Amino acid sequence: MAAVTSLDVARLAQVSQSAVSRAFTPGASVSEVTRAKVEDAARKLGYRPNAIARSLITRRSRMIAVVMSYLDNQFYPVVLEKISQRLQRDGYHVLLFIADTREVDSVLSEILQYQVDGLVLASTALSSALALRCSDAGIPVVLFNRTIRDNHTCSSVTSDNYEGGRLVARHLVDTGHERIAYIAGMEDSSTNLDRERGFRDSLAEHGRRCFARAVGNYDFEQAKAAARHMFAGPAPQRPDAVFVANDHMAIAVMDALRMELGLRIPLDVSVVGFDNVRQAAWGSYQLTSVEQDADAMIEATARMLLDQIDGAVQSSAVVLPARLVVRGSTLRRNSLKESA
Amino acid sequence: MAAVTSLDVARLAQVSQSAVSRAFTPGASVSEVTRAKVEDAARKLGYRPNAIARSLITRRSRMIAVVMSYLDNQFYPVVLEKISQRLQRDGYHVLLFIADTREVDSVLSEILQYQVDGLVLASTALSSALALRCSDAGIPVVLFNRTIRDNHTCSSVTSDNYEGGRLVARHLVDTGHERIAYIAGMEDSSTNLDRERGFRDSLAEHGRRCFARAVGNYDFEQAKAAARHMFAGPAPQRPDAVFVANDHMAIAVMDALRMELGLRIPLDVSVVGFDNVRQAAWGSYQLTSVEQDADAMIEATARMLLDQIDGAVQSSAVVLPARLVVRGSTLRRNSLKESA
DNA sequence: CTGAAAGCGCTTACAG
DNA sequence: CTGAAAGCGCTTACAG
Repeated sequence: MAAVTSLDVARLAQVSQSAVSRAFTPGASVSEVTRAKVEDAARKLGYRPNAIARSLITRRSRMIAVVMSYLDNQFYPVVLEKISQRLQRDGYHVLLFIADTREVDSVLSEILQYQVDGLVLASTALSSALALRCSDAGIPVVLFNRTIRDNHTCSSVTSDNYEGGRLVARHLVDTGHERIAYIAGMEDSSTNLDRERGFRDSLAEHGRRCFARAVGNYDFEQAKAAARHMFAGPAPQRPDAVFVANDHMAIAVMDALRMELGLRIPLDVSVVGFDNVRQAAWGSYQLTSVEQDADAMIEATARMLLDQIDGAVQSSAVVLPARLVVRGSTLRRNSLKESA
Repeated sequence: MAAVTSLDVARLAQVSQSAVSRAFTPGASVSEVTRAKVEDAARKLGYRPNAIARSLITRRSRMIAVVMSYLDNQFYPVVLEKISQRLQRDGYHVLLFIADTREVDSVLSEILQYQVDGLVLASTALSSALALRCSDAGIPVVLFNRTIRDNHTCSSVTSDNYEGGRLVARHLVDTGHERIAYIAGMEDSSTNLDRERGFRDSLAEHGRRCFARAVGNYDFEQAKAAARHMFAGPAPQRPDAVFVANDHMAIAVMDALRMELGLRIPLDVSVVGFDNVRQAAWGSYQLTSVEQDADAMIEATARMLLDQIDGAVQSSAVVLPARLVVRGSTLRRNSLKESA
């Protein structure tokens, strides 16, 4: 309650207020005697430096704004947890913003007012204006799991989404699938564009085309609806494999296929997702998925952000390798035929 | 970059710095003419008040520390998302702390330094010292989904965990289960204690006892291990129903029972969880669960916290009703017998 | 190593 | 309604 200040400590320790400040500043020049007196007095009074006052004078808040749009997709909570721990390790703190597309302006304004030292934008959905305007205001920005077209000011960290899409196509072709479909995320998000392009390019190289396509907008219910529609027809008219743009939707698709349409996975249809979230490994799903290495992505994000805060001018785009994790949701249809 | 201040705006607008400040303070007395001049100049310069400086003088940071220990259990990310949005609505911001049991001291210190206006402690695992010491320092604290024994300073918001436990016992007895087991969360957490007590009390009232008990510590893998051990024996020696202290563990238990032990749910064994997280409704699980009304819990949390920040001295304990959501993971064994 | 002093960018009595 | 001034709690040249 009492709000103990450095002046209170100074008085008790019989030193100047500057001395108290120095005693709490790593690397400042204080004699051992002074330091001891200060620490003693501080302990007695329960003093802790006021980070707000410090921020005002140092122009460093040691706060990083992390902007996400929804934590439904399990990929994001895990990222949030890890990034928060990673930044805490370096003495930074996460100021969290959950932002809808509609609220970009007010969030932008709040971020700017709070003098954050950096910004991590981890939301596929959100307008790029937010990132660009923070960057213009001199705040280091890292785009996490997304990019912005024609951007030279914001750094970004992504997996190789294009290559991930290719891996999926190749896997499905190699395992003998004939009618390979795609369920998209948000159509103009960078993740969706890259994954879909890689997927289509690889299909084309194998002399194949995408058999059917629907849009799920990275939403659980929309993905179910897309699946219902896509698989409405009889066997020869429906896909025998579907690549869903992320695991969150892929699980919804699996539920719809099994529970509503009575299809067997992978016997009637193979399903592949993207992200390799924890649930993909759950017993009932065993979802084949492209793994994003969250730890590596977070480490790269933290490093770039901290470097830029410490004055590195260069912004850059880090692309980390993606790898396919094959599980029970995809079948080898060719070996099936052989044995038939 | 340029860090536009109120003084810059004042100069351009030809008014005093105080006038600029007033123009940005809702309810302050400024003439329309002055306000217009200020807004004009501010827009031209891209001025935004510095929240840090404001905090220093008003002694209100408008930041709320939210402390969680892991976001693995889907209940928590959803809570975090909603509480963040709820607080943003009132102009508050979430400073997020992910804390392990080990890091309590450093987290405490950081929270205190950042002059947060309030604290939400939403972690079953974390030591109560954190909450009590913040409370001692004059920071309003709300315990979310947990309580602290013999506590008169921190408010708390929980569901009626005791009644929830009772509902589960009654349901399992009513539906004709004979050997009803329990898999505990962290044994000394308030949620676990209350749920287990309610469960046991109700069993006792029906003249029954808990058939078997194991501990999962709210951990996915530990829950699996507990299930493996509990269900190792042949049919008459193993439970025909198990209440698992939360959904996160219950799903792990279902996976272990089905995939590793080859048991059918609910035919061989019924499973009940707690929280009613989204995954409980997923097609492959259809988990019967006790619903915690997250929206009501969050609303109560925000309201209590804001009231206390605004000077309400009273701390209080809100307990919200819990209700059982019956799904396919529990069977009516009695009707089964009748029809047999 | 140490202290006095200026100043970070605001809000808010105070006097007019 | 308006401006000059004090002050929130720190850090950091500056001089000794």
